[in-house]
Amino acid sequence: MTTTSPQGRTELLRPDGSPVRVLVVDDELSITELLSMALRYEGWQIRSAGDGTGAIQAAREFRPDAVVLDMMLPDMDGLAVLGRLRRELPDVPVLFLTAKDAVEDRIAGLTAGGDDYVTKPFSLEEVVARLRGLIRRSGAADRRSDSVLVVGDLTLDEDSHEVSRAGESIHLTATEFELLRFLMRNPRRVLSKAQILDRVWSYDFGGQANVVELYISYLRRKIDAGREPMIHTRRGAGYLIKPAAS
Amino acid sequence: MTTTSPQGRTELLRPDGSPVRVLVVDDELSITELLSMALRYEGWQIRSAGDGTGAIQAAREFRPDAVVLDMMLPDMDGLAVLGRLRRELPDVPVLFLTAKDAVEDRIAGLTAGGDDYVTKPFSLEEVVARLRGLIRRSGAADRRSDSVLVVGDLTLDEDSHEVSRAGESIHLTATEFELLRFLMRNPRRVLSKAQILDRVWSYDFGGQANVVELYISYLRRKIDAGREPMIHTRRGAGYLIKPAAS
DNA sequence: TGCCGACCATGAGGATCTTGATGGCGATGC
DNA sequence: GCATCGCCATCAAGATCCTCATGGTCGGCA
Repeated sequence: MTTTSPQGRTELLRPDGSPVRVLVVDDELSITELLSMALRYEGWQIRSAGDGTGAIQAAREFRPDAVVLDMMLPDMDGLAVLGRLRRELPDVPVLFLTAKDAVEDRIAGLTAGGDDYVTKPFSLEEVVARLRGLIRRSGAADRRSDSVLVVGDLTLDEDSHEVSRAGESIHLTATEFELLRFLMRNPRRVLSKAQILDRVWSYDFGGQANVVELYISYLRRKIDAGREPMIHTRRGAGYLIKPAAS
Repeated sequence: MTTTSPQGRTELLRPDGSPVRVLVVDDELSITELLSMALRYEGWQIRSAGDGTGAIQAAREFRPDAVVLDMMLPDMDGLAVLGRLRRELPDVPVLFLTAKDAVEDRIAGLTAGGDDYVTKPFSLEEVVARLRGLIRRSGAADRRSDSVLVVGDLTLDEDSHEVSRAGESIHLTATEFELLRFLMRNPRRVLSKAQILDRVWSYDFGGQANVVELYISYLRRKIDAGREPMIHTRRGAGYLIKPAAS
């Protein structure tokens, strides 16, 4: 089932109408705080834990619909935590967090069961999108919530990463795709550059703030080229996307 | 829920009809005074605190629906205050105050949870508008309170920053937009140049008083051009906006 | 008629946005 | 390994837009 949240965004709900529950496990407080904040904003109910022991306990009590699990925990090996989580929650999808360098090979195979992973440092849009995908596919949320965003004659498929305008397929790079997804999930609303930076770029991004402007210009080139523009600048405020018609 | 106050303005209320509660945290007394006055005028209930410790305590007792938080406090780091606030009030939106130069980089992640920020020196209209947005989106106030102001055939959308008269879209600059918003939030009421200056321009504005006249003339050119005028001068008193019909 | 307040034209200066050019980095294929 | 390619971020220049001060004109009112 989908509904419209106070934020005016489409959110996932369980079949019985109650909010989706997500357990976040990481030993860095700043990470759990950041994720909790962002995921709560999606309308989900969040519980967090700082180590493996806490995670198992929280899983037992909280019965989450999905788990975000850092593979590097102080007290237990990530795989051990996973095993015991699985005993508690056999069918719950897990989104793994791993350090970029700390190898992807140990993850290999883990995602076979329909799980997924992202590497640190991640962007919030990425984590949210993957979690939505996991929850949708796990059946914890109603299937009718589909993965296609539509604004005017512009469509974006979060599953296949396909974008098209007026039927014409458009190829986007990864960053362009995430930026467009964020815009399209907040149509007709002005988004400040700070907001965009916080959601689309990874949390440790230290670069120039004008990357946002740059990628907006890339998007315009691909999406608005020679057409009625859909991406608009609000000087001193931010950017927004809306159907070309109005 | 929205209702109309004795002043003839539309104000936010909680679902149970009681006034919205806002906690203001800043160590400069002049700022908390200024904000408290302006926010009380919105019909909100205000509590203020001068440091982090006081903020936490006030949060516990006062249970606000939103918090205005200066990032520079004498006793605690802004982020530390934020963390402890979140523990007390997990879902309450926060509006951060930051120094203009004190960088946008420490803002990283702060707007991720649907929070927002303004830089000092701010204008009261801006703070009020952002707070209204935060409260509306957080769901603390009734859903029906939407973001569109209407006076006669003139409409202004606070989310998309769109303005139109008689269906025709009008492009305004940031300052023009804030001025019109202030006028439209006080229809049929004479607003003195001093009031307008205090509200729409930032509190440390030192320029000539005739900026107000100037921007009124800009607005007239865009809004009243070739139409029945909606913006009227009351000589020696100020300006007011009202539907063209009456 | 003279005064004062309101309105408007102009332009300087600054802030913001856009775009092209450039180089690093990782992924891919040989 | 090595070369190549695409993606991403930085830099810098240019264009545009916004803000505000100056000074002039207009109109109402005593």
